[in-house]
Amino acid sequence: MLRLERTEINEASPTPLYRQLAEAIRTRIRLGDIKTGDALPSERELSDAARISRVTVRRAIETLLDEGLLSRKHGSGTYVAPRIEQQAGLLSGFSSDMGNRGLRPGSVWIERGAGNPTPEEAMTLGLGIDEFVLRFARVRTADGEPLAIERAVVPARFLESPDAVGTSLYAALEAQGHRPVRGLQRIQAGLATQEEARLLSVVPHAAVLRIERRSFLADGSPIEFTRSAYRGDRYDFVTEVREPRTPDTSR
Amino acid sequence: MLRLERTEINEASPTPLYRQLAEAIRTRIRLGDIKTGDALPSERELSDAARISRVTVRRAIETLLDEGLLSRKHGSGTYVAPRIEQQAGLLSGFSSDMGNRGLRPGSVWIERGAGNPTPEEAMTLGLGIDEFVLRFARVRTADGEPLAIERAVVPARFLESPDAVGTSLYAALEAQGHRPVRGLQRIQAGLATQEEARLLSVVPHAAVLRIERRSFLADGSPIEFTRSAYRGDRYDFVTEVREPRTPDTSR
DNA sequence: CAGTGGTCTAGACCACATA
DNA sequence: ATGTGGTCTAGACCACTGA
Repeated sequence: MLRLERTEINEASPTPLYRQLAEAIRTRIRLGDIKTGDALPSERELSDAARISRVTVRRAIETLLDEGLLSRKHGSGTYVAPRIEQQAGLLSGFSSDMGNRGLRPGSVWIERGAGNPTPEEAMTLGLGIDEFVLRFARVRTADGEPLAIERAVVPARFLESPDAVGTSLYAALEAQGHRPVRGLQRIQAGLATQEEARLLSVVPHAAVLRIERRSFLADGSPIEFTRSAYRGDRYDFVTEVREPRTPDTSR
Repeated sequence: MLRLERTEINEASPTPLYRQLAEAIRTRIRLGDIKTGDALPSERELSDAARISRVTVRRAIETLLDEGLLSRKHGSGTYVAPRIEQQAGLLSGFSSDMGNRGLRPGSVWIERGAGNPTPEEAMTLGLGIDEFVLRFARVRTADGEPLAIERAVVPARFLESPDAVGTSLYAALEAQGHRPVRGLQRIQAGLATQEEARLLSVVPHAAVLRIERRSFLADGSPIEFTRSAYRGDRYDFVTEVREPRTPDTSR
């Protein structure tokens, strides 16, 4: 049985109680103190043991439900859900994507500069045609092998200069306080053009995965428009999907 | 200014207040009463006007944050987020996917029957090799044109018989009370084999999008393993991605 | 039936934004 | 300084599950 004492909770910490509690439970699950299929102590028990109000306990549990670590059954209990490997469907740039796959990211620059947006870019990024954009085109490599061609466009006002981008565009954006929080991706299958084949070291007409991404800041403003072509033989895209309706029975 | 009166809330309804309130706000946004970028009335104002506690008001707002309809700024206010077209990243079967795209779904059966799982299927679906599975293989059509080849495997215990599946596998599963709530998809680009080319009416070596999906019930049990091959020239896969970290500043 | 999660309240205090 | 969202509490009642 999981025993959670008040001692695990740091009253003075600036971290909210519900997050500390969520983290404590997450840790117990990771360590195997409570295993897949086991029931968590009831909300009231947790509340008593940790001396935290039940509302706050529920909030912690809801965090873990969102993460897919727990599942609740009305009238029955809260259970540790079977592991669904990694978290997918998360917004990440090429660099952290490769990191998750255990590959070393790299890049070879094709183009880096500023200019006026094309009408399509202006539309996608919600820009006037007089606002500048920065362009970044690279061959992205994994462990030194070419894996993708990536062409990114970012409104100029979000970055000091094109040179602010080292290996990771996302890192550069975040450094300036512009962190994308959501994105919309369109994925297609296609055949490599002559030029793509050359850059990716594949034969012409090899299969490529084309990914188009628009990402947005928390307030909804578009911050990035990227088109990529990945080698079909070396890359797959993993995504997690959730239930469509909004029964919202979970909270 | 948005005016929300208590009259919009039906005290007697079995629908929870927070959902009624969320629906009311959703409607106001859809009707254009409050437009993109506008601030919502403060939580306290909404609470007073609707005579609903602030906690409950927050809960309604959180629902809409999850849907991407609103964004919150600490110390400032809650705003209507710019529209990000449709909801993507949702779990849906072929039939409803086509419905969303305004196409008429159809199918031509290739195989329908029961059998023992392959080792791979047993592993993926968490089955013993003595448990039966049902198999459904179809050419899926959109407005009568072949669009994809879909091969689904479902543990036999979730369906009365293979014939329970008409056009929609998901509809059949749901009819038996087994609704998948999350799925994991793997997407790859490839070239059509001879047989695929024939079934899809494309030339051999045309680009195809291969999608592998495992989906799960609320309690985490695997319920479906499906492999599909979509025509690359007629289909794109759209998905929404969210921020990776868990700042969870939204709730 | 007892025990569990689901919903709701009124009120408090803190942290941040804006002027 | 005021107003906004962010966190937290104690307690209540309902709805569902399972012995």
